Amino acid sequence: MRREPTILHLDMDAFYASAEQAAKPSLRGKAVVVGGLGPRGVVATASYEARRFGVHSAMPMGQARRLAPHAAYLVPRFGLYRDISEQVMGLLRELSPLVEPLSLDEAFVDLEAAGAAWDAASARTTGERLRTDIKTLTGLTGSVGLAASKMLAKIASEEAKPDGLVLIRPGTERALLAPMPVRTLPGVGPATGDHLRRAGITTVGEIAEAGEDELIRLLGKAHGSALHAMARAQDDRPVVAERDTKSVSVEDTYDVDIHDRVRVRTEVQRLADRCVQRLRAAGRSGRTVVLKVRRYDFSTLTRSETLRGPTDDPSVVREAAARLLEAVDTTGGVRLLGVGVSSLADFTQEDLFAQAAGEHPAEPEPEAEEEHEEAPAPAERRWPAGHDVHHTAYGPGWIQGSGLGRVTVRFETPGSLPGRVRTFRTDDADLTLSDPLPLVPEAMRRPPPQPVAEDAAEQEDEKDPGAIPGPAAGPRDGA
DNA sequence: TCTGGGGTCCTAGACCTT
DNA sequence: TCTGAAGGTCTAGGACCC
Repeated sequence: MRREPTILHLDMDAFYASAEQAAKPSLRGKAVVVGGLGPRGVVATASYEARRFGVHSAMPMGQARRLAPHAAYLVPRFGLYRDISEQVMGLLRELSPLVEPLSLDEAFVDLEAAGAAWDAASARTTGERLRTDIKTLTGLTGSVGLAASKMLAKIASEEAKPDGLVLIRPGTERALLAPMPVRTLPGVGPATGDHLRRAGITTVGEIAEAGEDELIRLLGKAHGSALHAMARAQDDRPVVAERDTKSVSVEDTYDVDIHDRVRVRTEVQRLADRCVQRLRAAGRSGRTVVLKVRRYDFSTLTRSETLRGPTDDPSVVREAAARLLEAVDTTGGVRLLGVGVSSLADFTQEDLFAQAAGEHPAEPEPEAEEEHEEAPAPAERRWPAGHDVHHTAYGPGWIQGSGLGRVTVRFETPGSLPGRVRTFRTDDADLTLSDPLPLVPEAMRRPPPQPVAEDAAEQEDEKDPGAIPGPAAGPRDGA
């Protein structure tokens, strides 16, 4: 492990919910919950105001509504989050070529790779400047962790939340980790946590004391030795900029269990088509087709078939998925179906034949994509809560809710004061769905300020790891 | 109103080949 | 020719992460 704390972990604070609050002035300071609004939806992100009611990520939406009945409930707008994410990732790439995005709202950066930082003082200065730049560019806040390894940088950013920066100085790691609960370590979820607890191990320090052999006996070779190393603050994993995708999949949970076998077959075909569309969009092909079925009782099973060569042909994937389905008993009903492709390649079997024959590979037929594109019927106009709309008379706004032939719109924009609410008929021709507006107008994205001072080293210890309070067990953040 | 969607990694058994 | 060990691949499931 390196000596200096030059690995940076950025975690945007309650990302989806914060983006919605930034976009909708009337929601600022209010409880906001983003997630699936169907009968089987779960919370993707809750604003800090909503968390005070006990709402957290992965909680069933129904439970969230009971805990926070007056919160705003919105469906995710991934297009908006992706745009913001790209802006933030752009700032990170200005710091270093070694940026490893983990999701839309999280990334590791190796600050040493391009000389953005070389010691604790320069790392802290860089981290603070990054936070300022993110705020200027997007209007949102992010928390920064700095340490000598990825694991510790991530723990540091968790400690820094919300809207803070924590630097873990080399030499203090083990003492810092020792009292923390085992769940602090990456890779320890509910099952492993229980397993360890039954063995009398509840803190990271106790993992370190237990010894590697005991951990391997409890958890198996890979997990046991990895965990033992992490508990001793040993983590040599490099920041990896390019991660190769290993699989592509799509799945749907149905509002009501499907009992009809014919309908199950149809859904599997649709999912296979969608999966191939994604596969093709990524310019990939795959050799193993996987069918996933979650039954009425939440038991989940997967069936897979490995083909003779990689394919991106929708009919091949459809047929394989159909064969796999034949081996699955769906009596009793299914709540989720999924189709995936793994063992990915950049070519298909047809490409290989073409190469062997000295030909150019055939272009994929575009009709495969178009064939299954569904244009919504005019009568089915949908008004998802939280989405942006435009009214010819009242201008831009967002959907506060809809039902019973009515849609309620609040007319406000990211830069405006909280706006007024008006209700329209759902078939009102003057009202249309629109693209999200930028959270910060172009003109207000000032050039980032330069580093404050060279004497940053003097403040280096203002929030050092010794000051970190108690165990880290806060609610999961972001998406 | 219990439990989404899209991933990664690991383990273990069955089976096949060397 | 038979047998066993070792290793690779396929398959299924579990755990975890955001």
